[in-house]
Amino acid sequence: MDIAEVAKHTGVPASTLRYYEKKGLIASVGRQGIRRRFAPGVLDQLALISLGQAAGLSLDEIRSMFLPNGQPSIDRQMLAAKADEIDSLIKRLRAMSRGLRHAAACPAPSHAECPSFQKLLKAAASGAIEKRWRNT
Amino acid sequence: MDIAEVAKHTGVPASTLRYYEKKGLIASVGRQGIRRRFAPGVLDQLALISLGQAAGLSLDEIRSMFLPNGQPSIDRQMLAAKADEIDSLIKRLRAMSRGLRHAAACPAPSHAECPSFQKLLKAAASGAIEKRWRNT
DNA sequence: GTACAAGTTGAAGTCAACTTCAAGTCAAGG
DNA sequence: CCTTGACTTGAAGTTGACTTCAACTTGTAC
Repeated sequence: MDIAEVAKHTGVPASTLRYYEKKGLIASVGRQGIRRRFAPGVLDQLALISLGQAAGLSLDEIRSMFLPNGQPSIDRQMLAAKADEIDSLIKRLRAMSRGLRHAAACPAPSHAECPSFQKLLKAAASGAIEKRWRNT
Repeated sequence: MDIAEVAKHTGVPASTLRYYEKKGLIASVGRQGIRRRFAPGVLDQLALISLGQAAGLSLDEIRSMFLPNGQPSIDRQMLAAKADEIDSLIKRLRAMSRGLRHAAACPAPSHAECPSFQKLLKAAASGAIEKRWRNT
């Protein structure tokens, strides 16, 4: 596939594909003349990258988790650790979703008294510290 | 509380707190001399902000969901819509977590044949388009 | 075989979210 | 009184993730 084809299939702009290649996140399989050719597997890699980004991972982190061919890295401990991080993020997001849904439905004038909204705040607070720790 | 106290309790640097205040995400309750004083409720607001960020929301989006006092916005439709977005993100993250966990445990030389890893890729791909749409 | 749409490059620009800096203010301790 | 250290400001700098640009090359259609 050429770069435009990949862009069309994935929605990822050509400029981004070149950028990812420079960064080492994806690899082209040679050139036809001067133009890059991509193997179809690159579509999966791009999906994986977008998923990783949605999970709050940086491009560098994503690169460290998946080899340039899209295979998961051999560092099983890191993979499991990232899975744990994502699981804890999921917990917090579920609290957020519930809290938002409640706020959207609840006609109470103030949510300060509302146990459901309090639960959201509690869940938010508990994760906030953990996140700051990760960044250190 | 003064700014240092808030920073200590939350892990959010003072510079960030000033930045958030300028942006209108949090509000101080007056000054003692030249120094900001914060109500304890700001801790909840900060937790909420961090949670929103983890869910991939921009600071502007977060500001639009919560009034400067921390109360959820009155736009119930938007709140529900954000909850929907978060739910769909959660689905993709659960696939990611499962996939990573599998990759960490599975001794197969290549995950190309592995149905479990395929499922991760499928989930990743399906969400990738949706995300690109949101950004448009 | 020539026109041109679509590719190529490196460098520079943009945007969000902060951080750092220089210069100044103030409250409290010695 | 005067130093010290935590706060203040606006402006400029940083980082990650891209995008845009200018100048150039190429494959394909006519």
